[in-house]
Amino acid sequence: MNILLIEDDEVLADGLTHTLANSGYCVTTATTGAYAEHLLQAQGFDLIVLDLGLPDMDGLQLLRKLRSQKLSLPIMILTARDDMNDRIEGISQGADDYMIKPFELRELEARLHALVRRCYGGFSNIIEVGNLQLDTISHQILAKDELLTLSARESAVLEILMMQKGKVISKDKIAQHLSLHGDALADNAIEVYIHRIRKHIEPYDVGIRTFRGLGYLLENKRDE
Amino acid sequence: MNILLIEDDEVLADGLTHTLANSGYCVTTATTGAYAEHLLQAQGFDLIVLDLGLPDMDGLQLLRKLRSQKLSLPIMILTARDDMNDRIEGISQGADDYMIKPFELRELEARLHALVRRCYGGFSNIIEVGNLQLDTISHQILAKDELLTLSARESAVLEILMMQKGKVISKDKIAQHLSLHGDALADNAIEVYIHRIRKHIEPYDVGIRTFRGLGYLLENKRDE
DNA sequence: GAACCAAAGCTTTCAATAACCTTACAAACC
DNA sequence: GGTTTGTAAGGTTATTGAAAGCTTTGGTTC
Repeated sequence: MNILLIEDDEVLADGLTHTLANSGYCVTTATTGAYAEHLLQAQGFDLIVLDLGLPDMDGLQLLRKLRSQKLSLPIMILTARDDMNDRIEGISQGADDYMIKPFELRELEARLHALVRRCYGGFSNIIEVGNLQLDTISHQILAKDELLTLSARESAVLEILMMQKGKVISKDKIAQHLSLHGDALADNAIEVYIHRIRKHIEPYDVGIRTFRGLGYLLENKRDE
Repeated sequence: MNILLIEDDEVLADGLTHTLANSGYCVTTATTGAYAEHLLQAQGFDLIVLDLGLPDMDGLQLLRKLRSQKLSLPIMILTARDDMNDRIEGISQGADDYMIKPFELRELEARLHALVRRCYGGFSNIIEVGNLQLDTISHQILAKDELLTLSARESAVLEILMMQKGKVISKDKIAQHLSLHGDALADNAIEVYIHRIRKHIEPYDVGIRTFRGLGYLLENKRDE
């Protein structure tokens, strides 16, 4: 995770860099707004920590500029001004969180973690198999970022194959997952589902391999 | 936008309810953790405001419980304890923001707006789907910069589709969002709403796709 | 190792049906 | 009086699951 730290106070910048590096972040520091913009163009960051008290440019102004460029990175604001108006203004202009100086490094760290989680799908648990992505919360399946149009049954079967990624799933397991105990299906029903799913996912370099007498395995056909 | 307010102080609860109602939120208050859990099961909320000083259950304990149930609603914590450890613990356990009492209602409002924005609309107050724009604060919907004249019900349904942009929303979810639990609707009521909304948004290159057995998805029909 | 067979799986077709759409209308609301 | 809201009824369509025939696989026999 790459963080761009926009901070002119060297002491604070050093302290932050160390703390965040210890948490596994990669920190790049810009001491001026102009340099920050330059870095942003050249490099791919995942998160910005912005101190509002910059020498060359007002921090809020920079924030506004970043947002107007449709830069949708999460931004953590640092400010010394404990002024309510500024705080509200900062948030409503697109900052995602802010901290009032002085703050404890531990707390900044905790908040940055929270920010990352919020903005990068901490909640939505995504399982990938090749080009397919299963969102385990919304139960949607994307193929190359396009929503796969599967029927309810097809989705349910593909879901269990993705959730148990890398494992061979028996027809019984699949039937169980569909909550079919009482009313049994025809003995080839699962085969039919698999057939239909195969047709759908064929274009995406993902396949379902058959293990005779055992079950099915979802696999990435690219590179392997 | 339905907010569940978990707060035992009646005075504070009343004040909050009024303020937030004025901003267009629909607030339901629970004075105990147990009652809050009950409400959460029955109803569809979009946001939780949780006071940590509850009588029957420790707030953090409730928070932990909610999160362990994979409840991925945004949560705003209110706390009187200005204790750094508590604060860090709160955030790292899945709260999305918090405020220290006493706070100004104005600021809570601003932060709630920010929270809604973060969790439902990327980084802006405006959620866009094709030519449609939902203003999450005023709850108005614009189509090609013209105000769409929808009825209350129609707005509410389109709103949830826009807030959960890109996701398939089940009829149950929609019914929940309309706060319909006790008095059930006819089984095709949601279908009728969708039908009416479709007529309204048809001219704007935005459509509602049906996923049989799963729900509805709002999508941009242009260029994709 | 070729020939054969049975079991397991694949594919296609088709009818029943559940899910959804549409329209019309009446009650409730402003 | 017009708009909104919810119900009811009939039409439409996609999904589902069964059935039937075909193909592949793995083992057995010669």
